[in-house]
Amino acid sequence: MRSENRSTGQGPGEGKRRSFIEEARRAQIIDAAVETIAEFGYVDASLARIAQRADISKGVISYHFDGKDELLEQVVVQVYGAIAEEVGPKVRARGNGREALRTHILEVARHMQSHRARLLALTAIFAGARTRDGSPRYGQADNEPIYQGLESMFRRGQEEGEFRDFDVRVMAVTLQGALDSMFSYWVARPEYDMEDHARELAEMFDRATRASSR
Amino acid sequence: MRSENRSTGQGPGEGKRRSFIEEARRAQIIDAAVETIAEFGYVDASLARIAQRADISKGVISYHFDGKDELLEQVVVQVYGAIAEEVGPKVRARGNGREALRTHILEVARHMQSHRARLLALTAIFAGARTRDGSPRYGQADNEPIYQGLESMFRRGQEEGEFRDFDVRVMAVTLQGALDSMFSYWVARPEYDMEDHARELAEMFDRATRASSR
Amino acid sequence: MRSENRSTGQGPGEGKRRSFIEEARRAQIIDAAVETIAEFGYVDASLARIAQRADISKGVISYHFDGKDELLEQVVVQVYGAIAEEVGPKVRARGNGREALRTHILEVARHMQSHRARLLALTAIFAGARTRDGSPRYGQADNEPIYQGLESMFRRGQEEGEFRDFDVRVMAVTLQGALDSMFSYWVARPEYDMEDHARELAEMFDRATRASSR
Amino acid sequence: MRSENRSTGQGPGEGKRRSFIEEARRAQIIDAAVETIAEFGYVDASLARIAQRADISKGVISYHFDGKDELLEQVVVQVYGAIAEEVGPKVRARGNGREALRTHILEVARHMQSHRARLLALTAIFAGARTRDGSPRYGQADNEPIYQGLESMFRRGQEEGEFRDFDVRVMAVTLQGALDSMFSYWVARPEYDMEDHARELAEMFDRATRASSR
DNA sequence: TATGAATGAGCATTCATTCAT
DNA sequence: CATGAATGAATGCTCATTCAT
Repeated sequence: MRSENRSTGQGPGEGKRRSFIEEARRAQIIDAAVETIAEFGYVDASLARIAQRADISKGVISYHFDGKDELLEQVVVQVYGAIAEEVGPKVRARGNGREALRTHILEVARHMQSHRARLLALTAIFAGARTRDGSPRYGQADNEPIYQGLESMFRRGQEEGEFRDFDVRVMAVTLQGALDSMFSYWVARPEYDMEDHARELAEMFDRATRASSR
Repeated sequence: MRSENRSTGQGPGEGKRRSFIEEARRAQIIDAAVETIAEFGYVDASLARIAQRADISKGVISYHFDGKDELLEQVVVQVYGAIAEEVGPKVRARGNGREALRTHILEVARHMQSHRARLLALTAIFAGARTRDGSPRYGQADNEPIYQGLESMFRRGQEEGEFRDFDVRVMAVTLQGALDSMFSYWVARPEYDMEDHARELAEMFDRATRASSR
Repeated sequence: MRSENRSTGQGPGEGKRRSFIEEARRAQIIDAAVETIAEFGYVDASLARIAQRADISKGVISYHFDGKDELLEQVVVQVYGAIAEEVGPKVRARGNGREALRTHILEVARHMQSHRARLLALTAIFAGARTRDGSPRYGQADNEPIYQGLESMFRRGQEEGEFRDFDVRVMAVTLQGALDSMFSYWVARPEYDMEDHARELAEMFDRATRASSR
Repeated sequence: MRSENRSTGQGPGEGKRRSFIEEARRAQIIDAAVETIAEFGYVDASLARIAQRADISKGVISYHFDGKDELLEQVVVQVYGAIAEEVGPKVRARGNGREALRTHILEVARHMQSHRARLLALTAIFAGARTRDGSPRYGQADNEPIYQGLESMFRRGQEEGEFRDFDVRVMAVTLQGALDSMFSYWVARPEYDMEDHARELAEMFDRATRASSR
């Protein structure tokens, strides 16, 4: 997405290989950014606040990242990466069909529970980040990989007769929306039992997708 | 939610009776705010830009509204009001149960289609607005009326045996999430057929909610 | 040179008609900029310092000017305008030839003496201002009107036989350079007698230009 | 001019004897500085950019030079030295009087042509560099040696009756200004024939200086 | 010798808000 | 009622310099 090399910057370039300590700093800053955005939202997550939370000077962020945009992009990359890495394999292990669908829902819920701040930051960035001309910087396009993963799951279930014949794209979008709304609801109510919610969701989507019995 | 009284003595207070021209100005400004937020997002919808779109001076906004916060609150109120006024009656006219659910989905989709900017502004404000201390200014709490309307619809359907015995809160949250994701998906793809999507959604939720056929 | 309208700015647009008090403020700021640049040079003439000298807040400058670039451009315009307005007519009054040349030199010197800061600022801006890509923002191109004025003076003198047959462009560039170096020399030595210098210069250029006497 | 000793104990001091490799590094850095300043101007010739052009790390510059100020001073010294070394002897070889003047003009032009970047850097530094208190770091004082050289040339010509009786200081300042303006004019127009210009200049100054013919 | 890392001051600019007219 | 003018805080960013390794 970003492509130009830094014209004058002092820090290491973007594609450059990075030292261990460089990577550690970047990770630390990304973490601080995640927490700050999760707590204060996109608008108020200034470099000053992020630096303060990381207990470093503002300049360090500029040194290690090309700018605020690159930092936020790395946050997005990191969060997406983590979820793909954690949830993906478990779902694929289930084979396809009804069990995979149920596993996806429950595992995503579990992931949300253990990475609350990350996902909060992700949604904040998605909602808030804009390009220079005012249009959203991130958007549905970035969900495409998720949708395609879900679709292939649905499609196989349909081919094997477990699932009825529905529009897989609509189902994917809907499932993602259902999970998002579950997360938002839980975030606002820390005592809420998200696992219970996820189990209800699994039942719902099972009914919504399965082939008409006998 | 807002509590402080206006700090300066100028302009009409909040609960004050308002002249006709005063109301017209407020409506004009609210409209400009809606369009600006829809186009540029929460962060970049500065009073300057809103005033520019309304073709008035920035000071006018401060005169008619207690501040940016009140303006945004009025946007929220207006958007919520419009949807309740337009969709609510049609749904209630359907009686309850399966027909009402289907109607709700299709009518919300229709409303989204004809009020794209308003809903865009609403989601932007929800995602972006924060209180002084950093916590979200709006949130799930504001969805409560919607949830309760859906719940009562679901509960009656259950009592009358049309719907199976599911958790009505989870179903309400999920339905809302499904509609939101549909809207977002359509917003990013102007050529997308949202009505088709809505019909698929209706079918899905029908299956997810109806009493097990025998 | 600048053409885009301010995208969001709060102040009056560039081509707009300006109120009296608006013009007064602009003039005041331009004056402060001139003095600041004359004293501190291009680099250190920050908006903060300029505002401080004008005894206003930094924001006022941004309000009245589109940005630092526009402010500096106005400085250039103003300084060039003043010199053209003051010196031009006096020279033209002399008819052409030897008298005009002498008058030009003496009048420019007089002008330099009474507008030291302005000319200092002008040279600083010329030397320091760069475009985004690093190339000079102002340059010889901006001297073109001056050169052409001198050239037409020389050319008429040649036609009338007062001046010998020299390259008018070289003579124009040289005369301008001679005046510039006189100014710089004087600036560094406040007690230096610039009028004397100017008279010597007039003698020199008279000899350098006049038709060989016989 | 510089007086403070280096603040930290690292790196070689200013008057210290320097190893061969140390000198090589300094020369390399000075060259990079010259090119960078010539291209980007004084303001934008940051240490980062200079280091980048020299393909070394920024720290190296700080190691070999006491700070940016010393680096720029060395640039000035080097450029001045080169011109004195190259032009001076040729002029002196001419004896004095009219031939020496002509030779000076033509040789300076030749030198400018082959050291465009150096002279560009020099003028940029002269115009841009300031001391802590805002006053110019370099100035007319630094031209003093040049003026004195020219003056002694003129004076001898006067004594021998070749030159008329003019103010030698004014003539020196004017000649230097004429050469500077020639350079600037050429810099902005790469295709311009500077040698031609120089020949015209020689003719002009010959006429301006020579004793009235019989 | 050389480097990468870090700092903190300073920069131009944008913003919501206030206020006299 | 409406405006234009002004404010001062905050933002992202660049820079010369320092310093441990």
